[in-house]
Amino acid sequence: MADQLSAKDWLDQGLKTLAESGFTALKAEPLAKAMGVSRGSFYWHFADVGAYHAAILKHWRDVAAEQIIANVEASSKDDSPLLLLLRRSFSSKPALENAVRTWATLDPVARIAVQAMDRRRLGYVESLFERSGFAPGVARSRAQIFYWAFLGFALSDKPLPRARQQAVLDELLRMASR
Amino acid sequence: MADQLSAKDWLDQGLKTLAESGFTALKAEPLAKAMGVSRGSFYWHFADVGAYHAAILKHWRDVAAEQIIANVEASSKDDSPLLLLLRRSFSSKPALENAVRTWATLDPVARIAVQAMDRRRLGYVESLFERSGFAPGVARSRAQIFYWAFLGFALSDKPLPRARQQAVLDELLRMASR
DNA sequence: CGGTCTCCATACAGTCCTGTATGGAGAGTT
DNA sequence: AACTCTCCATACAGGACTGTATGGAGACCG
Repeated sequence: MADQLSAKDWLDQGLKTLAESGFTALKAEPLAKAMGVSRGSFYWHFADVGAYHAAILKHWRDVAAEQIIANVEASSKDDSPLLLLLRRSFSSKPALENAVRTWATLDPVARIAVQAMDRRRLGYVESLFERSGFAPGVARSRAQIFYWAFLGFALSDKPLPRARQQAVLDELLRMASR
Repeated sequence: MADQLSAKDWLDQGLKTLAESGFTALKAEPLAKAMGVSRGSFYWHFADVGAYHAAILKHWRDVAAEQIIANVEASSKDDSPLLLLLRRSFSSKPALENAVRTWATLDPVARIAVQAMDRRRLGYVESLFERSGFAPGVARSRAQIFYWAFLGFALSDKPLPRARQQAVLDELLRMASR
């Protein structure tokens, strides 16, 4: 019974594969081989690969937005939530983010999921800038710039050396404080 | 004789296809169909698709770096080159940039080309910040932040409304001036 | 005008993937 | 114990693409 798979098992494996090998690896046959079963299992849990892709995006959409926000809000008693979010965002490993956004440039379904994610995050960052005392117009522009910078960071396939990453982060925090 | 194709014709079509449909469309058979010839032509000009991909990346690498820099340097008599570059960068249509970087997340050969491009551009932006009077360390960090922001802008599949794009650009220019 | 060189068409074998149809093994139910 | 339901294996047909082999049409050269 423990050797039986659920739809969630396929989704977990999907996110893992997505982060490691990109969306091009999200195919029934290679996934089945990686999980040690046949495609019979895949086509029992999902109607086709399209349905599987939609399910994966839904899963990502559910966790990747609220995860960050809830985490920041919860532990922002002793620090500015904006600075906290910046530190977290520019310290995370962006493999999954990278993979999903790459996917979105080629697949309309993924694109919709990413756009919804962008709206959610951008709105949150904007609210943080306003909370920090910036005027609404400035808050909006700065939120956009900082979110773009995060995307650039996340989508740069080559990570920076630790010292330089730290220097850039310091400069970012300085720019967010005035 | 005019109906005969050269390798450059295949490369031009490749860049066009890349910007429009992404790297997944960079295949011999669909390209041949789009050009109204058979794959016989393709395999005469290129050993295989790998060689074709390498040739396209080389082409992109040659034009997309020097194009911007030379352009900025040439027409920066009456304005700060840094501000000029910012205006140009955040006003361009990023379709090709987007496609190549998407490609690079999944293909090692494309990744190398993108990394070389990043070094070239980042070094140039850094030099512009230094020319503007920023201290070397600050120049480096700001160059990184601004380049990241450009990448975020370029890789956002949804363009901003004109008014908001202008507001963000103004804010960027302000942040680059002090 | 025959020969050669360039460029392309066609045909073939082979790979990897999809989706479906069908049947089988195992656990739970009555 | 028979029945059913869940989950998976296997087999089949088909599509899209690759790479190669071979031949043909047209330009160019002697």
